[in-house]
Amino acid sequence: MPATDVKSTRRRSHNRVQPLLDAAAKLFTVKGYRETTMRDIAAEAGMQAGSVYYHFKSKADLLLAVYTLAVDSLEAQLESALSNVDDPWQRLEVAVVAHLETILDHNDYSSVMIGVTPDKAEDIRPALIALRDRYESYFEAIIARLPLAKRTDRRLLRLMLLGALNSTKSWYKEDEKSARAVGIAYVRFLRNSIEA
Amino acid sequence: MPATDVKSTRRRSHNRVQPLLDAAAKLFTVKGYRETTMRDIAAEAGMQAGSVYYHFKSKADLLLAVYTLAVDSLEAQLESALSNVDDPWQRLEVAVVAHLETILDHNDYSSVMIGVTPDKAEDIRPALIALRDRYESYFEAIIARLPLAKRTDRRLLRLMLLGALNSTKSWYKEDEKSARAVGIAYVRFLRNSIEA
DNA sequence: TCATTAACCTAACAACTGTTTGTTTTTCTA
DNA sequence: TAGAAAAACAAACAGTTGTTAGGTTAATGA
Repeated sequence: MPATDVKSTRRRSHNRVQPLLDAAAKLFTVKGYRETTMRDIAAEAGMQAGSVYYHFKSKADLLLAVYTLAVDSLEAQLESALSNVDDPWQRLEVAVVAHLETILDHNDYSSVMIGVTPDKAEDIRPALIALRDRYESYFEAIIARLPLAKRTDRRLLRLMLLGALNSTKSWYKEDEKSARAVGIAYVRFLRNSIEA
Repeated sequence: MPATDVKSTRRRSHNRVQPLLDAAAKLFTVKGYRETTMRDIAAEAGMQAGSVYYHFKSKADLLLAVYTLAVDSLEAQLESALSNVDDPWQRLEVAVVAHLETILDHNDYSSVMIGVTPDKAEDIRPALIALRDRYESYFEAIIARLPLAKRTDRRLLRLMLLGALNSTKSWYKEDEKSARAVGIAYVRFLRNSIEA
């Protein structure tokens, strides 16, 4: 039983782990963690429910694997987008847009982090929280560099922004307004006074 | 079988409907809809699982009842807080604070609307969405009256604000900062330029 | 070539789920 | 106080769940 041993590309064994992760990510995102069954996931990957346990030792373990890839993906998008951007406010805008485009348009693994809250799987809750925190620290760093009015509670600003960003998933329709446009508008709402 | 007939206060029947609603509201909020069982709810209300079906015809029906009371509660808080407040910006602040205080401090039914998304119960999904929309229209009206810079997307502003507000549930700790303080800060972030 | 083993399948398990049924207890009213 | 209606119970049903156990296949490597 290799279980989560990802090194198993040694034997170029018909890589059915990837399809499994894809299926899980997709279903966890659109149906939710609790309402997705192992049989659903297995079927989506073209196999039997029991076979999943050859690759992952539990449903929670599968979620953790997907969640980790989700954060990796988000981080990669963020770091790539932020390279060569120096201006603090522009860095925020770039980060916000990258975040939104990742979770709204390229709806790959990344959306799992938004849709599935850590307490859905009690066993791995701490691990999931740690992953989420790791990602959010990027925004913490970006906001730390913003030239803000004294007494501005930067932690509160980050919580407000991330809360707003992650809730877009519930109403966003691709045809109305681009993810980029939403991101730019959000940053503008904060930066400039919206008052007439 | 009176089921959802709430008029059943005619016969002053030992009102066990209220304890049931209380139990459901509490458990739906802290554990989630799917992860709360009818046996959990019944036990919390001091009765047997089967007995719940004398009062509510299904689990979804029970959620709908709680959800309705939740929106009623939120609306009542809002209307009460908004009476005698005329200034548009002050109305927004009052509404935001009322909303936060209701869902964060008086954690009664109201938090159900935040924690349980409509698609957890497929049967009553449209009804739940209608209730949520009814409540959000209050904010729509308030934002409509704000003197904003031309070209400001008021719908986007409302979505951003409500997204931010409802996400506070996941990180708020009573001992750190009051719900009121959070609300005031959020409105200030939007109204004034936070830039130095 | 042949034993090994990774990868999968089938079938079942034990627990839990929302819900139903028939019966009993409680409460109100006539 | 007797009887009817309301409210609750105990027990089961039928389906689903995550998970396990044991058997089968096909690729690998010596």
